[in-house]
Amino acid sequence: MEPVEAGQKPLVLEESADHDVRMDGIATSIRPKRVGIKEVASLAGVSWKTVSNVVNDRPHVRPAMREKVLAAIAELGYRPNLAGRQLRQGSSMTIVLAIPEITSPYFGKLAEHVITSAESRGYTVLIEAYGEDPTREGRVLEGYQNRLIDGIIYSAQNVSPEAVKARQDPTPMVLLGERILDSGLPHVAINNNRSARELVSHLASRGRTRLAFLGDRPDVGESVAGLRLEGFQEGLLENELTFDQHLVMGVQRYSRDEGEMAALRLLNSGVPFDSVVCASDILSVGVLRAFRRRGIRVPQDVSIVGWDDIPEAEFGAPSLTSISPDIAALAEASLEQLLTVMDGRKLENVEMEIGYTLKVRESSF
Amino acid sequence: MEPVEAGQKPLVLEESADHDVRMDGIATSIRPKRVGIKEVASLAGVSWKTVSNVVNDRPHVRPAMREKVLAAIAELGYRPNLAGRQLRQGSSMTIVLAIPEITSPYFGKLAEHVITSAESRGYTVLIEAYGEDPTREGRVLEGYQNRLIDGIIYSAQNVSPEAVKARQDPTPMVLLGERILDSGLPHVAINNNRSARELVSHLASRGRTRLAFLGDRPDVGESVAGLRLEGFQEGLLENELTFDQHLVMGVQRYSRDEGEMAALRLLNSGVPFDSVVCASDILSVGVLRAFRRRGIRVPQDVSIVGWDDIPEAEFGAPSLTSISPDIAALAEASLEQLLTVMDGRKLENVEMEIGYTLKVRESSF
DNA sequence: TGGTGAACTTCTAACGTTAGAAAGAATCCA
DNA sequence: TGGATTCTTTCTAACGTTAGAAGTTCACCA
Repeated sequence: MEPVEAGQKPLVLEESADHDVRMDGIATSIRPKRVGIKEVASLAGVSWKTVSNVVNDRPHVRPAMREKVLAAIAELGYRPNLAGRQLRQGSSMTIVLAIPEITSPYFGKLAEHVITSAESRGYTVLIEAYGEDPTREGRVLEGYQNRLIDGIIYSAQNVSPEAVKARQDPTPMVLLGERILDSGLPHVAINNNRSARELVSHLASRGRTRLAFLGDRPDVGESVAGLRLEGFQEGLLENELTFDQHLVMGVQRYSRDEGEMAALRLLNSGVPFDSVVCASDILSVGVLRAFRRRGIRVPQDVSIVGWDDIPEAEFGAPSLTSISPDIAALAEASLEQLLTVMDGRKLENVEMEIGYTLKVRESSF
Repeated sequence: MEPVEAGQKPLVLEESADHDVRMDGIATSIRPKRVGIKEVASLAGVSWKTVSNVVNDRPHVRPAMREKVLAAIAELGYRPNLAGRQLRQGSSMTIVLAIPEITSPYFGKLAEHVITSAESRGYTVLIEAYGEDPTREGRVLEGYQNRLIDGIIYSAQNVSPEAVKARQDPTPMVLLGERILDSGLPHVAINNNRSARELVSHLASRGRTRLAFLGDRPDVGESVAGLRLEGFQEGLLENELTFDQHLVMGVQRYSRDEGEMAALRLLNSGVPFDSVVCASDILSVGVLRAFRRRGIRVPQDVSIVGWDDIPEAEFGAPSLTSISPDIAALAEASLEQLLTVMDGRKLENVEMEIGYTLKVRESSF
C-alpha cells in the first residue's frame, strides 16, 4: 500500500503544477506548495507569530503591521489550514444536518436555510441524508466520531426513542421536528397538535364532515405523524365530528408514491369521506394523482389539506391548502439551540416552538 | 477567548458524561477525554506504534497482536482523529459538490447520488449550494483553501469561461453539465444537442410546427441552455420547420416563477406557437401554471416538453414529457473522473457522455 | 537621556497522527 | 546454542496551527 501511495501522489502534484514548472534547467521542480503562515510572514517581512496574531485578532498589533500582513494574506490567498487549527483548538467549525433525504422539497429547503445560517456564523454544514439505511441513521447517534464535527441537528424519522436515550456519544445534538420525550435533547418544531386542529376547523368551516387522515406512521413511536393525528382527533371532537378509524391510512414513507397508494387504499375501502388531511404535502401530491385518475374532483368532491407548504403545493393543479412552517425560523432556531449547547451555555427553553401560517388554496375552497 | 473556552467546554462534557462520573470521592473529575492511539495502546498492552501499524495495515504484525489491538479499539470505540491524520497525510477524504441549489429536484437527486457513491468509496461530500452569490461561486474556483478538500465536482451556472480558464487553484476539478471549452477540465454531461433535436423531432411527429424555446440564458456564454438552443435550431432545420427568434424566451434563473413569467411574456408577445420546449422541467411547471390561468389547454392547444424529468414532471397534471438523464450514471461518472484526476491517473476521456431517455407523457400527446 | 510601555520576535510546546530508522525482544530452524 | 529472521518498541520528526513566556527593538514622553 505504501509504495503505491508514494508512487502516485507526486504525479498529482506535478501534473497540476505544470504551469509553474520552469524549464530553465535550474528551478525545475517548483511544486505549488500550500501557502502557510510562514510564507505569509516572509512576504510581509514579519514573524509568523505576528501573522498569527493578526489572523486571530489578538492585541498588540499596530494598524500598519496589520495592513502589511493582510496585504500579504490577500496576495498569497492564504487560508489557515483547518486541520492544523482543528488539531490545535479541538473544534472543526463543522456541524452535521441529519435528515432523511435531501430530495424532498421540505428538507431541501430546510437544508438550504441551515447551511446559510451556519455559514454566516462561520460554520460548515455536512448533510447526512440517511434515507432508509439504518446504518447511516445509526451513525447519527454515534456522533460520526471519525468525521470531526462539533454538533448535530437531527431530524429523526425512524429511530426508536430508546436508541436516542441510550446514546453514549457526547456530541451536542438538537432534535428537529421529531420530539423524543425524556431524551433531554433540545427540540425545535412547530406545534403539530394545534396546527392539526386548525386544519380540521378549516375543513369543518367549509362544511366538511367526513375527514380522513393520511400518513400515519403506526410503526414509529412518538412520531410527528402521531402528534398530528392526535391533534386531528382533538379537532374532530372540538368540531363535533366523529372519528372513524377506517379513515386513517398509514404509509411507510413520505413520498408521492406512498401518497398515491394510500389514497387508492382509502378509495377501495369504500368508506365514504369528503376530505383528506395529509401528514405531508408530498403525500397530497400522490393523493391528487390518484383522485385525478379515478375522476374525483378536488375540491368539489373531496378537499385536501396538508403540512409543509412545498413549492408543488403552490404550483400544482389544484394548488394545495397547507400549513406553512416558517422554515427559516426553524433552521435559525435549531442552529441557535445547537450553538448554545456547543458553547456550554444554558438553554432558555429545551422545547422551542416555531411559527406557521395556514395557506388556504384551491384544494379546500 | 481562552478563559471562556476553558470555562465552558467542560460544562458540555460533564453534562453529557454524567453517567461516567464516579462519586466515590477519589475519581471525581473523570472527563471522557477523547480516546487516542495511546489509550488504545495501553489498554492492549502494546506500543502506540503497533496500534498505528494495525490501523494502517502495515506489515510485520502477528495475528495475535492484531487481535488484541482490534479488541482494544472496539472496547474503547477508538476512531483515528481526522484532524491529525489529515494534517499528516495532507488528504481529507472530502470532496465538494458545487451546485446552484439543493432545492431543485434535479440537483437534489444528483447530490443524493454523488453522496452515496462517494461514501461507498470512503469519501465525504460537502455540498456547496452557491445560489446566486458570486462570492460563493467564486470560492468554488478558488478551491476552498481553508477547508482541506481533495477535489471538486462543479456544476457551473453563471461563471464565465474566462474565470474558469484563469483558475489558479490546483485542486482537482470535474465539470458537470456545463462544459467550458479549452479549460482542460474533465467534463461529464448528456448530449444536449442530440437530446434537443430529439425533442423537436418528437413534436414535429405530433404535427407541431411553431415551436418556442423557453429558458435561454443569453447572458451566459457556453451555457447548457445555449447548447440546447443550438440543438433546437438544428432540429427545426432537420424537420423543415422555421426558426423564429421571437419564440425564444430567456430567463434569469431556472425556477417555477421564472418559467411562469417567461410564458406570460411569450403569450403577451402575440406571436403564435403550438409547443414549448423548456430548457428545464422546473420551468415547465411555471409554464403550465401560466397556461392554466389563461385557459390554454395542454396538450390540446400547446404541447410542452423539457429536460431533467423531475418528479413533478411525472406527478403533475398534465404529466410532462421530458428528457430523463441517467442521474445515477452522471453522479457515478463524475466521481470516477474526479477520483482519477485526484489519483493522478490518466483520464481515458476528458469528455464523457451520459445516457438519457425521452419520456413521452401527457403534455405532448 | 533614561525610562516605560507597546510592538514585535524568538523559543518552546502542544494537538493526534504517521513513517522511517534503529535498537531491542521474541521466535524459529539448524 | 548460535545465528538468522521476524516482530515490536523506542526514538525522532513532521504536518500547520496556536499560545504562553521571555527576550528584543522601537517610539514616545518626561
